[in-house]
Order: sequence, then C-alpha cells, then structure tokens
Amino acid sequence: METIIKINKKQVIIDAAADLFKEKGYKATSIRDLASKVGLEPSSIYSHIRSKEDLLCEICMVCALKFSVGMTNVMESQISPRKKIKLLISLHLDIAYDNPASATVFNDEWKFLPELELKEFLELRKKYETNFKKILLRGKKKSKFEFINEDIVFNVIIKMLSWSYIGINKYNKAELRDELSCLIINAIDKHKSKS
Amino acid sequence: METIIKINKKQVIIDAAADLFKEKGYKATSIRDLASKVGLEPSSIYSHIRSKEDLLCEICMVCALKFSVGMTNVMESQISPRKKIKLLISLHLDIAYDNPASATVFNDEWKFLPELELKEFLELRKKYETNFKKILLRGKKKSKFEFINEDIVFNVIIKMLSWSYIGINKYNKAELRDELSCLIINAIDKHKSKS
DNA sequence: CCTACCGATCGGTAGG
DNA sequence: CCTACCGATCGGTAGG
Repeated sequence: METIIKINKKQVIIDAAADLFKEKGYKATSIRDLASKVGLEPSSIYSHIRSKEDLLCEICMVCALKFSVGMTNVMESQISPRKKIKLLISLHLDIAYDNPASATVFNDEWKFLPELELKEFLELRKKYETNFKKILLRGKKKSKFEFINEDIVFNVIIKMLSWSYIGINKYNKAELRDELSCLIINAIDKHKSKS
Repeated sequence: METIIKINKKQVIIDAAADLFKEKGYKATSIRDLASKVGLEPSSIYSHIRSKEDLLCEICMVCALKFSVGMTNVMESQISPRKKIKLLISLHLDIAYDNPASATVFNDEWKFLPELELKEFLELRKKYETNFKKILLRGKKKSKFEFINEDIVFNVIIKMLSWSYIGINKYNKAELRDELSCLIINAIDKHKSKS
C-alpha cells in the first residue's frame, strides 16, 4: 500500500514536471516551481526523485521506448510501404494523444539529457530513422513513392507529425490523422500531377 | 569611426549570442558563456547591450520583420496561389540561409521574449498566418488546392519549412528548395491519385 | 573595457 | 515530508 502510494506520487511529480517542461522549458523550470505545483516543499521532491535530470530522462525515455516498440511492430508486419507509413502516422498520433506534455518534452527538450541518456536517445532515434528511410526507399523502388532525397523526406515528415503535439488541443485524433495521412501520402505518392 | 567599431562589435555579440542560443538554448546560455566566446569580461558585454533579453529581442525581431516584408511582397504580386506558395517557400529558405543561427533561435526560443516583445511577435505571426491561409483558401476556391482544414495545412507546411534550419548544413539552397517545393505542392495540389 | 561585487535564485543535502 | 541551509551560478551594477 505504501509502495503504491509512493509510485503514484512519483508519477504525479513526473506528470507535473512534463507539464512545466513543456510550458516553460526544462532549463527555465525550477524544482521550486515543481514543488509548488504538486503541493510539497522543494526538498521533499527529492524523497521521490534523485535529480531534476532524472525527471527529464524518465519523460524522454518512456516516449523513445514507445516509438521503438511501435516501429518494431510496423517493420515486422507484411504490408505495403504505403500502409506502413500510415501506421507510423497513427503511431505518432497515439503517442501524442496518450501524453501530450511528454511528447512535447520528448520533442523539444531532449538536448538537455545528461551524457549517457543523450547517447542512448540518439541511438534509438538513429534506429528509428534508418527503419523509416528503409520503408521510403522500398516504396520508391516499387515505384509507389516519388521523391529525390529520402533524408529530406524523412525529416520533413517527422516535422509534420511533430505538429500534432500542438494540434491536439484543437482536433480529435481521427480528424488529425485523416488530414495528416492525406497530406503526407500525397506529398510522396506517385501518380499525381507535376508541380 | 568609433561608432562604426561599436556597431560592429555589437553585431559580433549578437551573432555570437545567436550561435549560443541555438546550441544551448536561451535559458541555458549565460552572459559569461557569451563573454568568453567574444573574448570579453562578462561585465563588458553590458557596454554594448542593455540585457540578455535585449539580445533575444534583436535576434527574433529582425527575423520576424524579414518574414513580414516578404509576405507583404508576395501578397501584392498578381500571381496564382501556387506561385505564391512557392515564393513563400523561397522566402523561408532565403531567411534560413541568410542567418541559420538567428532563424533557429527565432523558431525555437521566441517563447522567452519579454512580455511586450512577445505580444508584438505574436501579432506579426498572426498576420503572417492569416495571409498564408488566405492564399491556401484562394487556391482551394479556384479548385487548384485540395485539403479539408486550412489551419492544419498551414501549420504543417510551416513545420516542414522549419526543418530547413537544420538541413542547411547538408544541402544547398536550390536542392532543398526543389525537394520542399515538390513535397509541399504535391501535398496540397489537386489532380493526384487518392490515398 | 576592467576589477570587484551585489542580491537572487539555482539544484541539492543534512538531519530529524 | 519538513526546516534549515549549502556552495555555485545567475544577470546585472558601481566605479574607474
């Protein structure tokens, strides 16, 4: 029972931290801000966490893991490149809607991760990028997609999807998914009028 | 002569600040970092600027003004919505390539602007957004563009273009402009295969 | 443009 | 989980 309370309290602190990091940025958020938000004295925060950096690690790594697992599932399925891209769009939206604040922090504040976790983060991101590009190139080879540079296309799509962290407040998931799917697939699909 | 030296030195400080704000973030950059970068003692910085906030204002507002002027030129020209969008893509790339560090700071650190400048910044952004959406809706009305929600489309295009601040290191302007133009125009153009 | 220094705030610890 | 407190660092000023 005591343990459960402690775990919950820790999660409350992490969630409050995600909100503050999103709103003010990691560096501009103080432990005192966080303490006042969860109704504790600043020093009491350290009964639940080891450091401010740990909070950022927890938030970013949970998100990174979701993306890793999601990508693995997509890569293992036997479907067309186009359907894989659509699944990845859904993956981004699922993660964003599951915890909008965390997703935003993951997206904007990862550069403040401590050395070890930063390295791990960048490795996970690199793997994700490699797999994403494989799908793009597979679609290009099968003459389903059309583009010149897969690096540019990958980065641009990721940026488009990262807007969903903001769009969450205005649109429901299905609405956003449909419009984003249309825009992204149209951007890279073959058989369209030339610009 | 003295004045010219002073102006140049101020610009050196502003440019160094843009580099640091881009690399470490505004809040994580100290006046001591900046001073050591330009080879001065921390207090000597204040012979050239009034405050750290002023540096951010200068950087962000110069960029904001470039976008405002660029948009005004586009809106005054008598060309098709599609050509206007292409001009705006070029505008983003011109600004990004003109000063990559400033463009990045403008994009990522504006939320740390002091109250008055933040208000001004948001007003300029709102005007830009309104004009951009007008072009999108005009193209939709003329059955040139196809999309459901112009707010989503606007935000997604802006995000795509903001990637150019990173892509600068890897690609030249023409290369990036061509690929981005293709992707963006294809995303919204009519007469393409359905996804 | 420097030396010297200010009050405020930071992340975090000691001890209970 | 609190009170009390630490050393470090912050943006910025005084005075020359």
